[in-house]
This record gives sequence, C-alpha cells and structure tokens, in this order.
Amino acid sequence: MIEFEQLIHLVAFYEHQTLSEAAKHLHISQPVLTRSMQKLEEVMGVTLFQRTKNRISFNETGFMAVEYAKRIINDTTDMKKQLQLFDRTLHTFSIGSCAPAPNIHLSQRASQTYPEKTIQSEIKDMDVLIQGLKDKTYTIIIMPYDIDDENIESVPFMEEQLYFSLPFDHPYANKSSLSLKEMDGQKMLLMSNIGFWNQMHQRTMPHTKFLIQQDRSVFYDLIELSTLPSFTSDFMMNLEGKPNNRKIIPIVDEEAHATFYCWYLKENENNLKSFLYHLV
Amino acid sequence: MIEFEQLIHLVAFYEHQTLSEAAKHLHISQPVLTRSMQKLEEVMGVTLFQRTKNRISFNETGFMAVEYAKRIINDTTDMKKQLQLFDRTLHTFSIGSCAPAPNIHLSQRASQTYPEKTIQSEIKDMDVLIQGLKDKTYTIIIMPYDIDDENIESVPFMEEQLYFSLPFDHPYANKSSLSLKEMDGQKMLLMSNIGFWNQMHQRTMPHTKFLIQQDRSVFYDLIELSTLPSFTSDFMMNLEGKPNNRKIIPIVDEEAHATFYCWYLKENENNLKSFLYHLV
DNA sequence: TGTGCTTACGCTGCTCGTAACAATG
DNA sequence: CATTGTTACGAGCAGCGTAAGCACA
Repeated sequence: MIEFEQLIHLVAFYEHQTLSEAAKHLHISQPVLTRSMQKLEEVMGVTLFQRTKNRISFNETGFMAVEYAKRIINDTTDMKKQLQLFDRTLHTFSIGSCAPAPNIHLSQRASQTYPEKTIQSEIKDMDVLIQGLKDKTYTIIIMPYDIDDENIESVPFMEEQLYFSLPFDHPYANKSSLSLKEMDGQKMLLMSNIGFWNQMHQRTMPHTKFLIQQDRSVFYDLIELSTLPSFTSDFMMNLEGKPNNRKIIPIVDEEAHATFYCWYLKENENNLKSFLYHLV
Repeated sequence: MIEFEQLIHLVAFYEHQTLSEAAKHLHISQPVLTRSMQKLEEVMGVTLFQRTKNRISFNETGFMAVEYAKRIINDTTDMKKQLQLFDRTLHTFSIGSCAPAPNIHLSQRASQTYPEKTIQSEIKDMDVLIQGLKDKTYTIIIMPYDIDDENIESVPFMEEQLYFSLPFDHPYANKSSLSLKEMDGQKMLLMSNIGFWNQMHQRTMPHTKFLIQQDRSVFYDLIELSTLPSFTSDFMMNLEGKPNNRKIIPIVDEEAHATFYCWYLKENENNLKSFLYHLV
C-alpha cells in the first residue's frame, strides 16, 4: 500500500536536494527518509533514484514521480479544505441584506430559530446578493422588492418608513411632513453601510452634502451635539429610542418607504419552514 | 496525517453500504473500519456520517468526500501505472521495422550493444512506424527510404536483394536473371508478415496467387517438398543457407532491391551513439 | 435472536531514533 | 574530517483482531 507520507517525503527530498536536509525540515531522522524512499520504489515497482555510496539523486522516473506526487498532495489538501468549507456552510445561516434594519431583525430571528448554527450577515449591493443567493453563499437574502422566478421564492416580512430627524430650531421643525426635495441642498449626517438607501439618497437629493459616518456611536454623538439634520426610521427608533433633542418628521415620498422581502431558493423551502413560520 | 488507506475504506463503505459488508470485502475486521472512519472525520475536521446506535450512513459532506476520495485513488493508481510504463520504456530497446531481414539484423546488434535491456521488435506498416517513432513507442524504426526532417535522423545500414527460388525443373530455371513481370501469373509460396515487401508483391505481380504461410518451418518444408516458386534474398540465404533443391535467380527490377535506413529521433542521438557506431 | 456499530483489551509487529559503518571530496 | 547515505538494533506504541456490550428490528 502506497502511503501519503511517502509522497510528502519524496517532494521534500526533491525540494531540499539531500535526504539529510529534507529530514531536518520534516523534523524526522534521516534514516527514516532512506527507508521511506526505498519503500516507495518497492511499492511503485520502479527505480526512482540513482545511488552511489553516499549520494542519492533522482532519475527520470523519479522526477516524473515528483510531478505526480505534487498533484496528489494538492488534491488531498484541497479535499480537506473543500470539505471544511462545505461543512461550515451547512452549519452557518448566512443572511445577505440590502439594508440595515431588516438585517438586524432577521439576524435576531435566525439566532432564535437556529441556536446551534453560526449566524452570518452582511449588507451588500443587490446584484451581489442575487448572485450570492444563487451560488449558495447566502441562505436567504433581503430585498426591497418582490420576484417571480422558478427557483426563487420571496416573502414580505417587514416595512420601514424613513423620517427626517431635525433639531428643534430648524426652519422646518414645525412642519407635520416633508418631502425629500424640500430638504435637498443642505448638509446632512448619514451612516455608512446603509445599503440600497444610499443610492436612494444620492438619487433623490442630488444637491445635499452627506457627512458620512463609519462609527455608530460617533453618529449619535453628532446627532446630540450638532444641529445637522439626519434620517431615522420607525424601526431604528423602536430599537434605539427617539432622540430627545430632535423633531421627527415623516417623509411623504414613496421612496422613503420600503417593503422588505425575504428571498430564498425553493429547494431550501423545507429547511426554512419553521424559520419562515415564526417570521410572519 | 491523512492516510491513503482511509480513503479506500471510505469508498469501500460507500460501495457496500454497511461497514460490516465493506469489511468483508476488504478482508479486515469490522472494528477497523469503525476506527478508520472516525479517524478520517477527525483528520478532515468535519462530520462525514450520521450515526444511530447501530447504523451509520453518509451525510452530504460524506458523499462529497467520496467523490474526492475516488479521484485521489484514481490519480494514485494512475501514478503507479504511468511510472511503471515509463520505467519499462527506459529499459526497453524497441525496434519497429518495415521488413524481416533488417529487423533480425538490428535486433541482434541491439542485444549485443544493450545486454541489460529488453529488446522488443515488430514488423508494422510504415505509417504506424513513423507515428510510433514520434510518440516514442519505438526507439528506432527501419524504413526503406531516407528522410529529411528537423526531428528525425536517418542512417542507411544494409541492403537486401530479392531472388526467385525455383525448382530445377522450372521452365525458367536456366535463366541468369528474371523480371517480376516474367514470373507474374503463377502460384508462389510466400511468408506472411514480410512487411512492405508484401505491398510490393501485390503491386508488381497482380496476377500471381500467393500461398501465404504463417509458419516458417512449414514454409521451408514446402520449399523442399513442392515445386512452387518462392522468393528469397541475399540476407536470408546468408542466414539460413541456400536451399539445395532450388535454383536461385536474381530479380532485375529495381523494386526487388531495398536499402534500409535506421530512423531515430535526433534527441536520442547521444544515447544511440555507440549502437550506431557498431552498426555502420 | 440476528444484525450492525462501538468500545475494551491484549498482543503483534512496524517504525522510529540512536548508533555504527562506509564512502567521498 | 565533515558530510551523506545505508544498515543494525532495541524500544515503544499504533493498529490489528477478538470479545463484549448495546441498540434496533
């Protein structure tokens, strides 16, 4: 029976030129390598080396053997990697979302339904999400619209309404509602990584300068200490409370309202049944 | 360290459904398989099976592992086969010839020059020979003509002259020479497997019925006991003696004379140097 | 009760490292 | 005489098969 170890020894010998040197790098004694190479020749039924009394080197067949050995070793380490990768996807519930609010919501639900699984979630562009759903990077994705596809099922599960968050002394602070256009042209505070909302803001408020914040705590400090307008939503206020130095004014535009759909592959319907049941 | 044996066990388990059955076919005890599969999971770092108290079966990752294992096992047996094949070509001097005489001659020379090698020789059609030289099935080939090619060298090394061998009471027995055409239309004895001479006979003597003999001793018995004309050559007479109940008459046609060339790949020039030196 | 998987246990023999040896430059 | 490869030898332990145990049908 051929042994993997022999192939590793062979390649090590090839790379380090002498048995002694290879033995050092393999952290074994040198006689082990002598025997290993003898055994390999025996088991292959061919001569792999030219020997003189104190020198051993590859012959043509030996070089050929090294090539094969490298390939087999590669395949084997690859097998291990791929199995581990696949195993992890089996034990991971992976969510891809187009926006923060539904992402937070679904992640909570998922960790309740699958306490034994690792919950992984991220916000990405919608084309990336769809690709990721198809290639199974994501177990489910969250999208702001419906779909009719033979492989994909979609279920609406939450709504989100955006509001302007204005300091009390803002000229519009007493209005009962506002449009995106009315507010366009000022400076506004904005969180980064808000998914598809970002494109919406860029599109509907082209004259506004958005002061983008990476850090959530810095963002809230600025809300409290500055008079810069910002956005919030029913979901976020429910989660984090209403800022007490701010007037919250609903946005009338249709774009400021989103219905989020949970998309998943129909082939996964059975696995997701209980999760979806609790969701709606 | 992953063991090759574990992969074989894995595939055997897959093919025989239960560990017990697989163990029987592998000629090992069943606990060995239990441990082997446990170890494989451990070394891969993933779960490969679903277990109940007295039943073990593959999970998704397990099936995936089987696919990888099959491939690695294939590659490994392939490695062994290819190495052995290559090793044999290194220890074999392989001659492909278009005719028997030069084949006999060269085989003798080869076994003198390379007593440690296996000498292999065969007579084949010329297109097969050329292909075989290029793909290294043959170390050298024997052809009845020269070549000018960037990869192939050719050296003339022997001539062969054909004769008619006629019984003394044959009408032409007293002629000092004959043409192929003069003799066409009779029945003639002919050995099989005479390479390119065969095409020559068919072409130049289309009305002759050739009584083809597989067996050389039968052929010589018929020469002695029948009055059927046949061919011989200077080389064959030198080798096996001149038949004593026959008149040997030279054939005047150019086709009855051949100059044989030894073709070999230029890349082998060095290896063949001493062989070629003794040849010419 | 028979089948199938796992665990326990004792023994065999394989493989390791050390050491001695031989050759080479 | 330092380096390299092979062979000898003794020790330790890895892996084998047997046997016992447990679950299931």
